[in-house]
Amino acid sequence: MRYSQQREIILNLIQSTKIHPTADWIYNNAKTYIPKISLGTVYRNLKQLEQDKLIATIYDGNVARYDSNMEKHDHLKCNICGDLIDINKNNIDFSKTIERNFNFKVTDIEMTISGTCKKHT
Amino acid sequence: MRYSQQREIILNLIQSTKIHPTADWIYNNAKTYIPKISLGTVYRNLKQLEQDKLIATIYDGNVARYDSNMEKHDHLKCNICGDLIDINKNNIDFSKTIERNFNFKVTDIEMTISGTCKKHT
DNA sequence: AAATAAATAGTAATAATTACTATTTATTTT
DNA sequence: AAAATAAATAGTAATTATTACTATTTATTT
Repeated sequence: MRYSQQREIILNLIQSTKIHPTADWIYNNAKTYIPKISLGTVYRNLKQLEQDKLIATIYDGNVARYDSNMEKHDHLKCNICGDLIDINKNNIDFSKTIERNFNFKVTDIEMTISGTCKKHT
Repeated sequence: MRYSQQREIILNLIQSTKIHPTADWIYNNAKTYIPKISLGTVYRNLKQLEQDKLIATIYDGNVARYDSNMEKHDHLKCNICGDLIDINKNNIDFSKTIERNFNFKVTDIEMTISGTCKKHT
């Protein structure tokens, strides 16, 4: 993969924030540095950065958000402001602990466990 | 909410399958019964059925799927065929138990815990 | 049976994302 | 360092999932 200034800026933007930005946010912020950057360039680079394991995609409802924290972790999603807050679920005993540790009132836990089902063995 | 044949068929279709269908699948299958049904009608009724707590929306990547199993549960998502398999995570000790109980090789656990963050207290 | 308002079909609009192509640019070769 | 090469870009068009709009239809009430 050849170096490009636009990809460097895209990665830097994702690494510089905790908000798990959307492609559109990245696009608008990248314009500060490269006014002529195109949205297609943002999406293409996001795909490449994901393939290179430099970022991860989080599907938040029907929009993709991008995260440069590559350590295994999960998220607290606020129903009011929509913020996604990073958490590390190792040795926590869920709801009660989350309410104590993060001062976050849990109303729902949504979990998808991925892998390979028995049809493919 | 006034009765409509299209809404009844939409609900029946969702209840008749375990595949957690998409709006498009529901639309195509409903056409068997009402050839002139419109996709907008499908989406409108899905929204209403969700508001009435008769179905739930599952965001699977960037497409919405609909589920008539209203008991609290989670999903195993197969990386190969994309199937979502219902599970009930109460008193299971995750990965190992899932591998045993469902013959499902776990590669990832993705979890979003929703609620209200401390900014709103 | 007529009146009423909610639901529909059909079409257009929107939002997120991907595809396409001529041009630009990072890197390699001379 | 200049020319050659191929990957990456900008800009635009296409696609997909979903929502909005409106004239017509239909379930329900009177």
